[in-house]
Formats: sequence, C-alpha cells, structure tokens
Amino acid sequence: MAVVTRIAPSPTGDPHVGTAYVGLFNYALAKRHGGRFVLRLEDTDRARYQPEAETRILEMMRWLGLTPDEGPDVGGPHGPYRQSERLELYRAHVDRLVAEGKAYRAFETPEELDALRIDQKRRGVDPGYDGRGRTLPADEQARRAAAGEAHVVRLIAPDEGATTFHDLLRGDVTVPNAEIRDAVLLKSDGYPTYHLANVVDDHLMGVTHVVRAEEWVVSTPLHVLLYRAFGWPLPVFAHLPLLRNPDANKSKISKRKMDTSVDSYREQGILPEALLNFLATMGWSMPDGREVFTLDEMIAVFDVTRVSLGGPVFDLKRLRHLNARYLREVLTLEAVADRVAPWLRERGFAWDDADYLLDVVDVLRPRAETLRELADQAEPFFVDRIAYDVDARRRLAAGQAYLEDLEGAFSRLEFFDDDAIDDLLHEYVQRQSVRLGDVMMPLRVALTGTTQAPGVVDLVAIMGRQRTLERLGHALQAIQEGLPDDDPERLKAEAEAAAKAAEAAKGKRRPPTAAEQG
RNA sequence: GGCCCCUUCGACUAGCGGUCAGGUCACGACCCUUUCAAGGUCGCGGCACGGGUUCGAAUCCCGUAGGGGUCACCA
Repeated sequence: MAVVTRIAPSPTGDPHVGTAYVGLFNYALAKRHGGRFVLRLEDTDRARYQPEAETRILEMMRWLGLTPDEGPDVGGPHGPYRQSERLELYRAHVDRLVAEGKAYRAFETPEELDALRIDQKRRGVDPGYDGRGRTLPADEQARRAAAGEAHVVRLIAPDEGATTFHDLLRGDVTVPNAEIRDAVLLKSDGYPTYHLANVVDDHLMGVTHVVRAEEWVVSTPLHVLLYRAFGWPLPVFAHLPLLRNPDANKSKISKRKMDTSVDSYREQGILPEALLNFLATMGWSMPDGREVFTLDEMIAVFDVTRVSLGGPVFDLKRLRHLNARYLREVLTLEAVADRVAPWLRERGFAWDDADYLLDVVDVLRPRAETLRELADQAEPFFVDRIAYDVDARRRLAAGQAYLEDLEGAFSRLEFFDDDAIDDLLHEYVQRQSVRLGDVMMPLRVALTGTTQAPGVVDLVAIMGRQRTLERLGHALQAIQEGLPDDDPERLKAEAEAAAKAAEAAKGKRRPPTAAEQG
C-alpha cells in the first residue's frame, strides 16, 4: 500500500518553524516509501484567517524543497486542498451522522456555554459541554434548524469506558471517554472544526499516516470515535514531540518567547538546507550518527520509529553553527557565491567578474555563520569608502610611517600576486625589525576599517593594486587630517541612504518620492 | 486541578540487560597564527529519585518527583 502523508497548516500568521518541522518528517516518510505528500490548507477559522499567510506557507515549502505532490498550488485527484472550498463535503458527512443518530444539532449560544463553564467551575465540576442538547428530539432539532436558528452539530461521544489508539511512537494511548465531550463538528457559521475536517479529509485524501505534533495526542481518541462513526479504517498515528522554547521550563515553542517565523530565519541568511538539517535532528538522528546530512540522505534511511520523545529545545546557536558548516564545508564555493550574490546586490554592491566574488567569499566564508553576516563582512570589498571603527582609528595613527612606505612599495611592485605581496610584506617587516602585527594591523585597518578581518595578504591580493592604493591614500589622508572620518555612525547612515536610493532606483518596492528624486 | 504524554551532560542526541555511558553545539584551556575566524588537541559535564526484576540494569516493572500537552463554535 502506498504511503500518503500530509501537512495541514493553518494560514493564520507567519510561516511557522513547527510547520516546517512536521512537514519535513511527513515529507521524509512519504518519500522514503515512494509515497505521496499532500499539503492541505486548514483555513476553517475565518476569524484568524490571513490570505497572505497562505502563499507564504506555500513559498516556505518551496524554499525548503518540501514540495507537495498534491496541494492547493499543484492540484491533485482529491482536491480542492483548501478546506474552505470543501464546505459541502463536510456538511454532507455531518448530515449523515445526524441522520444515523450519531450526532445532533445543539442550539446553545456561546454565551450560554460560557455561563455553563462558569457555573461548573463554581461547583467544582470539570468544565466542558455536558451533552444537554442530546435530549432535544430529532424532529425538534430539524424544525429549529430549518427555521434558520443558529446551531452547531455535535458528536455523541460515549460517557462510559475508554478509547484507545495506537501511536507508532508511544504505543497504546488510552483516554477515558468521560474526558471526551460531545465535540462540535460543525460550527454555527457552517465551517467544520478541525476534528471533523481533519478526519474527513484525511480519509477522502487517502492519508495512511497521520504524523503531527504531540499537542494532538489527547484529541486523537475523539478522531478515532469519528472514524468509527463513519465506519472508516484508522490511519497510522505518530505524534512528534513539540519543539520547545529555550526557557527554563521548555514550554511549547511560541512566538512570544522566540522567533518562530521561517521567513525571519530566511531573512537572517539561514540556508534552507541548514534549517532542514537542524530540524531533522530535533528528535531524530541518522542511524550512523552523522550530524550533517542532506534531505535526500535523510530520506534514504528515514524511519519515523527512531524519533525520540523528549521535547527538543530550538537552539539558535546550534542552528547557526550548522548554517556556518553548510557555508564553509558543505556547499561549494560557487554555490555560496550564488547564494550571497543577491544579498550583495541588495546592498548596492557590484563586481565585474565572477572570480572577484569567488575570492571574496573564499576568505569570508569561514568567518560568517549566515549569508547576512557574509554580506556584511564583504562590504570593504565593494564600497568606495570605508568607515574606521574606534579600534581601527587607534591602529591607523600608530602605523602611519609603515603605511606610507607600503603605499610606495605596492605601487612599485611588479607582479601583484599572493606570493609577491607576501614576500614584500615579510621583507619589509624584517628590514624594519618590528613585529609583524605592527605593520599588518594598520594595513588591515586601512583596507577594511576594522581590526577583525581576513589575512592581510589575502586582502591586498583580492582588492588588487588599485583599490589597495586608494585605501592607503585615503587612510594616510585621514591620518593627516586628524582622522576626520571618525564618525562611523555618519558613514553608516550615508551608506544606508545610498543603499536605499539604489533600491528605489531599481523601482522594486516603490517609486522614488519627490524628495528622493530632487 | 482532571486526563494524557515525556524524563541520558547547560542544549541536541547515541544507547535498546554486561559500554571506561559515545558524538555534536555551547563553555574552558592549549596549539596554530599578522587580527578575527576557521582548523587541531585536550578538558568540563549526564543516566531525576526510590523501590523492585535479574548473576548483572541508563536499558524491564512499579512508585515518587519534575516537565510538557490538553481540557474552545482555534488549529
């Protein structure tokens, strides 16, 4: 039997890392068995619905490479894949349950239910719907409904006994039926609740394995009751552990306590393959212990049974470290250059030949954990003017004499390559009988404006004679003028203004304002 | 609070009756070194607790504690 899994996100906000997490495992399970992966939008909460969230979820899946075989954007034999477009289906199924006496129409208003809960709390009784609507005669239910009276449809859940389901990861889970109330199946606005829509859709879409987050464990018995009411076979259930906040208690991951938006990580320069790899290690591990692996490598050996149940903390440091490893050892130099190029262009940086970019990325990639950091550090290689930070200015003044000598030496250097530069520098240092750093640091600072940068020989070689001499000239001038460029804030503001202007010029986001044009 | 689930270094995990309890991140030290990184070496640090079962328990059972989830006309 073909394996069919699904991810059923709710378009109510930013694309969530939890969706990516559960999506990854569903995708891997389906692909491992040559099955299908379905994406279904659970947009039945019209109060929280956000139209743009829908496209952002689809875009997130595309970005991650977890492309569904069936879904709202790609279609499929069991569509539509948007629950709001399947209302008739749910209504028909509910009608059937009502006709068979397995569900009933209940007419309590939300206010009445609130009052009931308050009363129950006061009496010290467990809160929850008490099934009072069950006693309303069927013809009475039908009459009031036909008259247009607002109502919901509830499932008749057994009061006695217990319901058990088998979880692939936890074994049998049993919940007393007394805990399962007569759940609302169809809301008064005609939309189904999660429970109904979920069961109906999973069945109709042929879902064989329901892999979802642990928060659904306790409602699974209700789903089992529904499957039974319809006379449908049960899918295999597996509940993944909940991703946790890095707080003391490890509570369920929430945007109140940490960044849960995949878009946000993308904007920070996290690579999709690093995020996937990271997510894969949350509760799961490669049988051979490898910690860096691709999606395909994961699929090749994926076994949902290997999922461990402790709630894994979403640790940013580990994500960043993994991302850094992708930048410097997993992806090829060319690939990293391709990834970072858009970030550089966004900053208004330009380069003539691809090799220049490659050289820059080559020296920077061991120093950056994200694409954003890489782009930030690349700035001195692309801008015309650099700003000197506090440390830099101190080192500059101390190195004035060396910089003057080197300006001459570099301009006279015949072959401007790595070896020649290296020789020149070391010979110079030896002749001056000073410490290497006394010369290198002022030079580094003159070239980059900061003390934390790649090796000087690399810098000079990559920047080339012209840019190197320009930088030295500018630095020497600055020193003579008492370092008037000692306001990095101002230069930064200028750079940002320039970048904004470049962006506006491209007309990407909006037309330039009159002020900007003038 | 009721119910359900979970419990190996600070974090992510390997382990599935006999291991000096292994790896990764983080942290610390040292090496390398023109700075910062990267890299290398080493270190720190754990089976929640108590009972069983067994010749033998991180591994099996029970209890306790702790944590999480859930108790909506949200998913």
